[in-house]
This record gives sequence, structure tokens and C-alpha cells, in this order.
Amino acid sequence: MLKKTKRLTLVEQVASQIEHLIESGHWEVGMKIPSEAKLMETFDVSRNTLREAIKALVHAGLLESKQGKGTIVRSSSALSVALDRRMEKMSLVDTFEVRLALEQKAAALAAERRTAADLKQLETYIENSIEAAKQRDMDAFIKTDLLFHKAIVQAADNPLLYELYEHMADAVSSSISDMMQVDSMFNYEAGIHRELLDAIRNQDSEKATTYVNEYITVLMQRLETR
Amino acid sequence: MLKKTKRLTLVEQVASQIEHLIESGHWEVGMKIPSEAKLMETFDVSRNTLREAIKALVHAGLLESKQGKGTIVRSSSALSVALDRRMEKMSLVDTFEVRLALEQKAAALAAERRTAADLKQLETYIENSIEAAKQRDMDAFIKTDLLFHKAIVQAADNPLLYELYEHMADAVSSSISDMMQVDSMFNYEAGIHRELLDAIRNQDSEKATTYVNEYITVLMQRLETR
DNA sequence: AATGTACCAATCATCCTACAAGTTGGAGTG
DNA sequence: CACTCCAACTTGTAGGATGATTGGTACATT
Repeated sequence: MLKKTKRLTLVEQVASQIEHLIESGHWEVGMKIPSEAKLMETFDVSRNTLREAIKALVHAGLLESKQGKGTIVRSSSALSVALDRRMEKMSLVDTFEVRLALEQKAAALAAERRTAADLKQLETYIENSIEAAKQRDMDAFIKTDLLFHKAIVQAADNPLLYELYEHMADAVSSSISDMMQVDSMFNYEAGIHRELLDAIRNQDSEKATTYVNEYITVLMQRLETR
Repeated sequence: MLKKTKRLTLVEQVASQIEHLIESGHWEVGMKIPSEAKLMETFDVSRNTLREAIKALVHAGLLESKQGKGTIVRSSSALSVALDRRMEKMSLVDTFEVRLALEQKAAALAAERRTAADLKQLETYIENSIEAAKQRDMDAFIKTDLLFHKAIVQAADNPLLYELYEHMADAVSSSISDMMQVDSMFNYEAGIHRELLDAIRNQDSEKATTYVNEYITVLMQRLETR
């Protein structure tokens, strides 16, 4: 075992401490953090050192500085920003496929692990979804639809899976609204959601996987022939 | 449509330019980048500004600076580092499940899209894998095995899927070597790999999905009962 | 009262100099 | 040749100076 002369620089130490404050929620998202002058005193470092630490977190997407105003907490997850930037360069189809991969597995796992609370939550979202469809309220439908899908992934009880899925879903949600313009989509979605929920309730992983594959495939076909 | 009154700071401009140099491969991984003094002249900014940009990329994991020596390119992908950090906090089972999700879908897509070159490549890896198994060469087997799996994902022809998979696979590869200590694993793996390849060759997505599910499930059972 | 103007304070952005500390290679010495 | 030592180069840290942006306050104008 060789010892790496890994003495952390002051900048990294400060950055780590601030990062921890954010990830632990001690500094909430949206909150204005103390000024550079105060933080210099808090961490007992020079202005340069502090600024290098702050800038590292700004670039990572955790913070956002504005001249004259101050610095605020922008996000609590560095992975989010890295994923978003990477996905910007990807085609919508590629993102959709990854989303499908994650959601299919999530549905299967949800069928195995779903709790009573999960089922109740899913039931509620479906009812809201149907209600929105009846009222022809597009925005409400899209919103509830996304909540339903996310709830399935959450029922899979795998935080990494959920975090990745959330980004894929959000990335494609805007394009979904375009495809939903057709009335028939309302009924189709509501119907298959009901079947999917039943499969999860009955702990039938295979059927759950199949239903997810079915409706995402339909979405992708619309995407390609648009 | 609102305007984003977003004037980029000098630091962000410099950081973006350096980031691009790295991602485009103009600065290769492992290479020593010019000293701060030279970069100050190149970008025509002060040392503070330059250092804040450098530090942002160091924190993101793209660069690595050492006092007295210089700064080298550490990685060409910011997403890699963010994913690695996130996965450190995850359980091995969670990571495995995500890997399974990605690999199953990859196998299905590979069955649809595989080219003649893909099939030839997979064939080669299987032969190498069998050869290593015969020789009881554990290291060679693990290595070839990983190459085989990655080649399948590459045949799926989805860069985002591949990038995510690569990290999940690398993260769990070390733990796999522990499980492979049992001789029976050699034969099992080689056999099911052959079947998987046949499914992909015959463009049978369903069977391909099933086989992947089968052997990863076996791996996960060993993982849980260890 | 509503509005426009001048001013001020807080804050971040950029630049500058100076010195500390780690690394390397070469001059000098034995 | 082998060794020591130092000068030069590199990144790390400190502190100060100035500019730019924002938000608020006081005051004059209409």
C-alpha cells in the first residue's frame, strides 16, 4: 500500500464543504448564500481560494453567481447538470430508447416490490389523468401522465434508476406534448395505464414490461414519422 | 419568448474553450497542458481568471493539477466523473439493476441493428472467452467477458446507452471477478453467451432480452447470497 | 402623487503583485 | 562518476485595487 501524497488543496476542501452543505440540504435550493467576504471569514481562506471553490461549483451547476446580486443555490445534484449537458448533444430517439430501457426494468421491479402506498398513489394519478382527458385539459394530462410514470419508477425502489430516469423523462416530456395533440392518444394512454397498473398490482413483471414496451414504442413511432 | 440576459463571464468562456479542446480530443487524456503563464497569454486573461476556469474543470474531473509539476488531462467526459461519484454512494445491487436494464434493451436493439462486422466481433470475443476458460486464465476471461458485453451494447448503436452502460459495467466488473472464482461459472457463461449471440444473429429480440435477464439474474443471486 | 435623476452601498468580476511550496534538471563539487 | 545544492519553473495561497452590475434611497421635476 503506497501512500499517495494526496494532501487536498484548500480550494478542494472548501468546495467539498460547500458541496456537502448543499447536498445535505443545509443550504436549500434557491437560497442566497453568504457573500464572498463572509465566506472568506467563515472558511478562513483568501478571496482567491474561495472564489476558485465557488467557481468550481458554479461550473458544476450547483451554484449560480450574479454580479451585483450574489450567489444562489441552483441545484443539489451535480449529476443532473452533467447529464443534461450530455443529452443536449444526443438525438431524441436515443434518449427515448434509454428511457424505455429504464422504464421497462422499473415496471418489472415495481411489480415485485410495490407497496400498498405505491398502488394507492398510482391509482390516484390514473384517476386524475382520466379526469384531465375528459376535460380535454392537455396541460393537466401531460403533467399527471409524467407523475404516473415517475411514480412507477419510484415504486421500483432503486434511487440510481430513478435519478437517471427522471432526466430522460424530463428531456422528452416537452416533445411528448406535441404528439399528444391527437385526441385518440388520450384514450389510448388512459387504457394502457390501467392495464399496466393491474399488472403491477398482480405482481406480473412480464406483463408490466410488455405494456411499457407497447406504449413507448407507439410514442417512438409517432416521433419518427412526424 | 423571453430573452435570457445571459452574458457569459470570462471564466466560463475560458472554461468552455478548454473543455472543448479536451472533448474534441485536441488535448488527449494524459497529456500535460501548457502552464498557467502560457495559457494566460493564449486566452489573454489574468491569472486569477484562468485559474478559476482551470479549477472548475479540475473539480469536474477533466483536469488534474499538481503543485510544481503541472496540469494534465485526466478524463474527456465530465459525465463519467459525475456518474462515478454518484455510484459510489449507491449499493452494488442498485447499480446491477440499472446495468441489467440497459443491457437488456441493448441486446434487443442489437438484434435489430447488428451489422456483419458486429457479429464477427462478437464471434471473436466468444472464441477468446472460451479459450481463456479452457486455460483457466481468470484475468483473461474477465477481460474478454467484459469486451463481449460492451460489444453488444455498441451494436445497439445508441451512444447515450453505451456511455451509461460502460460506467455501470465497469463499476461492477471488479465484484464480478470475485464471483467468478467458481469453476462452473466458466462453462455457464460461455454457453449462454453463445445462445445470446445466436439470438442476435437471428434478429430475435425477445430471446436476446431473455438471455441477458437470465445470466445477470444469476450473477445478482450470487451477489446477494455472498 | 407619479416619475425621473443622482447618488450610494453591496456584491461579484477581473486584474495585479507577491510570496510559499513542490518538482526538475543542471551546475558545481567531492 | 556520484552526490549536493541551487536556480528555474510550476502550481498554491494571500491580499489589494478597480470596474461593473444591481438595488435601494433621497431628492427634484412634472
